[in-house]
Amino acid sequence: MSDLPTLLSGDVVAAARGLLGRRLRSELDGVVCEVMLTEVEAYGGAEDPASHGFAGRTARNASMFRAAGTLYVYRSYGIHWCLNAVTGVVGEPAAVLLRAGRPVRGEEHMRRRRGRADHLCDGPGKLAQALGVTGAQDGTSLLEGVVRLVGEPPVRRRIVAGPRVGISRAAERPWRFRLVEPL
DNA sequence: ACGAGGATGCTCT
DNA sequence: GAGCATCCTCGTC
Repeated sequence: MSDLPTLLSGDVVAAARGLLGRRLRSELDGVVCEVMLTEVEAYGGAEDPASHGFAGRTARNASMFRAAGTLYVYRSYGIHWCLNAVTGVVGEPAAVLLRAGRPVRGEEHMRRRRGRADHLCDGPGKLAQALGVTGAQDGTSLLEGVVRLVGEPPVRRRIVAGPRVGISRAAERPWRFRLVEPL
């Protein structure tokens, strides 16, 4: 029995911090890949001007309004895909952007998908590409879908907070969180 | 290590 | 038509 439903159903900032150190696994094209999440950002709903959900429901952000644990995938700058874990209650858009991870399984497939040997998933677009995720997986479940969170909560973590990256509105909020190593 | 500039296409005003 | 929740390459230091 996982604690993820409880974690993701709550406050988006708490959910973001709680996702650090967890593992994200994709099973696509007959290949299993897995990363440990090392960097995330919280995006609120109607009260967060930087959030895709701020201006209300649209075709793009419909997944944000669904149940906690839904995977929200959107296209960034016309080129890249970005992954989010939807949080909170149904009808209130909030999500955690999954910005970066560290390969723990299937690294050779990540290299093939990325077309290079380094910088496999140290950015949101790179993470999606390394895991083989596209808009085809938008709206699927992170609890039981082909792209899912797995494993137990990490035991010890050291987290630093900072401003979110690449936004112009509400840029002062320290809602970007990353894992500091060692532990 | 770091910064500038271009690519690229969808979303919403 | 403006604005992106980005990445890559190539230039400097």
